[in-house]
Amino acid sequence: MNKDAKYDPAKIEKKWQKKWTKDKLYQSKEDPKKEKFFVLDMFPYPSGEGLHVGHPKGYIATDIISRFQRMHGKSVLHPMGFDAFGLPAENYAIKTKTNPIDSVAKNVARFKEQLEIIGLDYDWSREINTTDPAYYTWTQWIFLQLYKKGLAYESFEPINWCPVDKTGLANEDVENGRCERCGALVEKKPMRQWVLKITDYADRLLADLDIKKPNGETLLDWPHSIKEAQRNWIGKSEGAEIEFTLKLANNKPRFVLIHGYAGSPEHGFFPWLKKELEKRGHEVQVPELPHPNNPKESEQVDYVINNCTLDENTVIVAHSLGGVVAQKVIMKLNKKISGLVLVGTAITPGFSKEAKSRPFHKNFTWDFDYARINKLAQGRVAVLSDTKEIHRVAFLKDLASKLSGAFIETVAMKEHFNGAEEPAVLKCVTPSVSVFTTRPDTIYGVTYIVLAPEHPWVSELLPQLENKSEIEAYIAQAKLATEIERTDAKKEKTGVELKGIKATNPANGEEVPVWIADYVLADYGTGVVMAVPAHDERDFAFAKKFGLPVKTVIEPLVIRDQGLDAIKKDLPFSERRAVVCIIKHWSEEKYLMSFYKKNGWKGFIVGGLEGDETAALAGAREIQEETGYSSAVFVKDIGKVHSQFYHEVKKVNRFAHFEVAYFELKNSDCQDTSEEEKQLHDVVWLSPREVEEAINREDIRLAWDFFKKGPCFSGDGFLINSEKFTGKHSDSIRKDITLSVGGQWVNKYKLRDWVFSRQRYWGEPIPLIHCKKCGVVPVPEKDLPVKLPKVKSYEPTGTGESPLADIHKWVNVKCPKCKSPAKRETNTMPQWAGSSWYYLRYMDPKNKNALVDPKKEKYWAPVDMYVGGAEHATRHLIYARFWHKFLYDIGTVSTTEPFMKLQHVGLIMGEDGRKMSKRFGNVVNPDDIIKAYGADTMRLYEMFMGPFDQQIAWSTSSMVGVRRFIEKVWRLQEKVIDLKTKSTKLPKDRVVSERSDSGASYAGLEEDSVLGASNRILHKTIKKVTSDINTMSFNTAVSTLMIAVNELEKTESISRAQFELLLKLIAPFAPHVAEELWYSMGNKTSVHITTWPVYDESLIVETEANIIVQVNGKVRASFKADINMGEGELEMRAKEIPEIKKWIEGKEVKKVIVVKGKLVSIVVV
RNA sequence: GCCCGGGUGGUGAAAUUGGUUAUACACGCAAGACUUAAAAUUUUGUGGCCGCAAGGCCGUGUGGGUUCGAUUCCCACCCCGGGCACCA
Repeated sequence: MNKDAKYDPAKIEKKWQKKWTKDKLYQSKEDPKKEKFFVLDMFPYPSGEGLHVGHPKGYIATDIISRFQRMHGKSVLHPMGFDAFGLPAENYAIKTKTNPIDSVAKNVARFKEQLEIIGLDYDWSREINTTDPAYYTWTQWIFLQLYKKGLAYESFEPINWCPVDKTGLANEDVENGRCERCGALVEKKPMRQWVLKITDYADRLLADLDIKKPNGETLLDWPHSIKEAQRNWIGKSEGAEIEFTLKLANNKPRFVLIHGYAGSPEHGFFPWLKKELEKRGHEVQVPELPHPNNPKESEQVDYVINNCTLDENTVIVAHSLGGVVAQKVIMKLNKKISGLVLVGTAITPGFSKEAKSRPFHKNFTWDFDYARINKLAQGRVAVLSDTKEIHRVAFLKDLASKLSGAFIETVAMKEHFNGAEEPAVLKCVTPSVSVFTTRPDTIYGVTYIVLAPEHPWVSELLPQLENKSEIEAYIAQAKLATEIERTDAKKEKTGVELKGIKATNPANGEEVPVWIADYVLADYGTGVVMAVPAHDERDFAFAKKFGLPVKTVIEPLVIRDQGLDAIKKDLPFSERRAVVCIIKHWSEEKYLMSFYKKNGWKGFIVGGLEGDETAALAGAREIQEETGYSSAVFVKDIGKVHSQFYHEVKKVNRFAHFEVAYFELKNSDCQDTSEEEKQLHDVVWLSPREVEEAINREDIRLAWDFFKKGPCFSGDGFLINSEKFTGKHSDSIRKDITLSVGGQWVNKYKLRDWVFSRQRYWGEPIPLIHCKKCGVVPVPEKDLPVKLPKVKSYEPTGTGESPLADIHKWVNVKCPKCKSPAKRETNTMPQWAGSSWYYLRYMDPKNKNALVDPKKEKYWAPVDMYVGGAEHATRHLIYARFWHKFLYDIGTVSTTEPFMKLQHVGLIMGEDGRKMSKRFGNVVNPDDIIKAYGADTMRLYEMFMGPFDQQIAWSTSSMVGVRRFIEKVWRLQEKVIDLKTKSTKLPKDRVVSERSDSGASYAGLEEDSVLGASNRILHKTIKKVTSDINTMSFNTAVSTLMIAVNELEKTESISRAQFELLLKLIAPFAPHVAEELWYSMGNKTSVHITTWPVYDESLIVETEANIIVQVNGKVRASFKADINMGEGELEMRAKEIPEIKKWIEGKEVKKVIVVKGKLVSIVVV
């Protein structure tokens, strides 16, 4: 090479790119002798616009890492591919009137061109494309596996529908009620769709974010913010599910309980059930049937008819043989009753060989007019069956279907419902709703319950409610509202009471009204909320609007554990009652505050309560004493706040029980206060706004909030009005209180199942077939892929049907099972399908028999480093983890998580600070930059701009800095001398083995006094650059290289070894210029397959330190000393310095702090 | 509202287990050299204020605090970016 030539990137970059490709320098191989490293970019969607300068930033980073790891002797996998299915490609195709198949191919070619000139070391032999049938056959295969495991299901629930893109959307595709892609308002539209049960994995997706490796490190080295975003998205809440029974106010049913063979009203669950029903206000009759041990049909039936009130309000609950009696009663009576519940009804003789022969088998007749029974019981028939009674279950199921009644299978407390308590029976006759709450500790404060308007109970109960039309109107209105209207927290609450029904609070038996309101979401929790207005802001707002009662059951406890007044752990508490006085001005809207001088507290007048003095009394006294105002009149109690803090002035841990009281001054009468009081605090009049700004204690702020905003407090504290839980701390008894009301402790998630259907053309067909006879039939795996037909017209229909539905030739097929005519599923998969597993395919991109060969998967998995945009936090990265975990469960992959280390790329903004976009005209094209400055300059600049994960504006003018750096490196070759000849003329050919650098240690630098200083710089540079690449601090890595080059530039000459070492360090960042200079040094093989240099610790250890000397915290002098000099000697040396003597002479040295190798700090008085 | 990040020169930014005088590296700017001139290159300077200078004072969003010493720790607040949001 001609070292006099000017640096011309255009000349050298193409040349080396060609040679690298020709030499297959970057092809990955499974080499069992080598450690592997899989570094992955989020593959692009090849848009028609091509790359802008921001896109390659992440690719350059992975390229650096990839080259760095290769130089560490690892077998590196650094692949690239294209994610080309989905709406953008389809819309682009529609716009340009081409078929997406063609436009995607064109765009991919253009993208590849643009990527190639950057000099990235991708192994293009592993390129994949999600729209390639050879690829999506495996996407379809995964779907089939999900389907077979019951994780893909057909749903008819209303979903998010984008009217512009004309397709259904997943929850994740909706942002603030708008389509994430086009910004259109999303509508709810009922339609048929395929949904993936990602919620089954919610717990693992959440928990595995924090799993630890055996060495204690977190397995997933991910940005904090992404983990947090995923946690938010999964949204786990722990809480209680508690039953509230419902009771119709009118038409309260009367119960007739009929016992069975050998039974009596005193047997089994009868006494208990009677008591429970009576507790709920029902009239209960339990006839004692004649001859229970030898029952006769007519005798028993007549007995019931003659002794019980049987009318339209009667519900009959019958056990065992009683069930038969009951049915006969109804048939004979031929009159409407209110309902029939059959509990473990007796079996027809001969139904089962196992059934023992009983007298009643002969004495009873076994013919029933089921249709008539159903009609007379007004369709309200339920059959309860105990799972343990194997032979009866099938019979009862059959009975239930003959009666067109509900079949309820349950595990009885004792076989055949012989337990003393059988809750399943009670549950069956008393309608109830289950609420979900994270705050069961507030259950004694429930004053109403709220159902979501869509809750199934609402329509069930509707016929029996008084204000039917009002309710129907409200439901209709709720349905019409868009997602955005319904979920706006700020809008005023709306709702309607369900008149004629009450719910019973299981904690205290209180009856509370039942409402429907759209602030309760049908698809979270149970769709029912127990409202506690005193301790939930939403409930409070609702209660205030509709005049519902507010019942306080928790008094706040504030524990000060940080700051100056944090409680001191070793001190005991002194407990005290006190009054907090909120005092209003006699004529203005101002309140009296007290600013305490000693500890800086800003609050209200506070005074202790003596004995059982009331707050009103003590308050009036304190106001007089502390402020002098004499006309204070007590108006009302505001509430209580308990508080624990350290009282700086009194030096005790205080446990204060504050009673907040409101006073008004009648006039301005005011006497002077004592000197002592004046010393203690200033009193000031402030407007409400100023009060809010001034308050600097949480307990006082709560007192003010109670006064100003009302008695709503949603934190923790002490329970009151809560029966046996009164006095307990709310935090400690959540589970106890749950169990005491028969509730269960459960987890709920915000995550919803993944709506997986798109009503568009350009996606993977869902490989299912609908057959009239067989239902949904999966396409046999051997028939995969189900190819997307190439057609002329593929515009969306907007009807909720995919355009594929019109392609009859494609749609109409034979059922794989029964061969009768059937139709293909016409929905396609969402854009996120192909990207949910693509990283696996890179390991084995051409495999026709498997998604990935297990051996190859074992070698390459998991991805060691994954680099991409943060916008994928809650979509791609959740979906991919979900699929990966599923593939792990079915044995396709060997790891539970796909991506070990994840790194964000910070966006590159336009020069104007806005997002780069055609719209703003601020797009910078990498091709232009490379043409003008060279790829190496662009690479270095993008890395040097700032922290990698930070969003920074592009600045073409700033690029000259890194270009100058490259030119400095280029010119450095002139300083390279041959040590033996001391000549700058280097031999043209070198024998490679002469400077073999295999093996880890690099001792290759010559000992030479002239060159010694440079050795030191270079070794320091190795250390810093190595650690910076490992932490992805590319900006400081580049600046370290700049510092090194600046230093080397100052020296007379450098050795070849030194220069080559520098080139190796530069190689990952600027691969072309490094390679050019490397070869010009006479090397015959690429710098990119050499060994990364190792630094020599002994060369960079500092032996001498600059010790600074401070006097009273100010730096006054410094001196050089051996790094290991002892503390005593350092102090002596410091004190001998004349400048220091000047400062300490004649003064008492109070303290001397010596930090070895760093400083001496002298404190004088 | 809740939860995460983050506020340092004219600009992009360095340095935080509290410890060598904050602002490395680079851009920009100013002055000088080279040049007929320009570009390129190169040298020097570049936080603010006061000063001829020596030097002094102030400075890491604001206000307090802890400490011999705080950009780093604590408290309160302001601003910017991101996530979630009527999720019970």
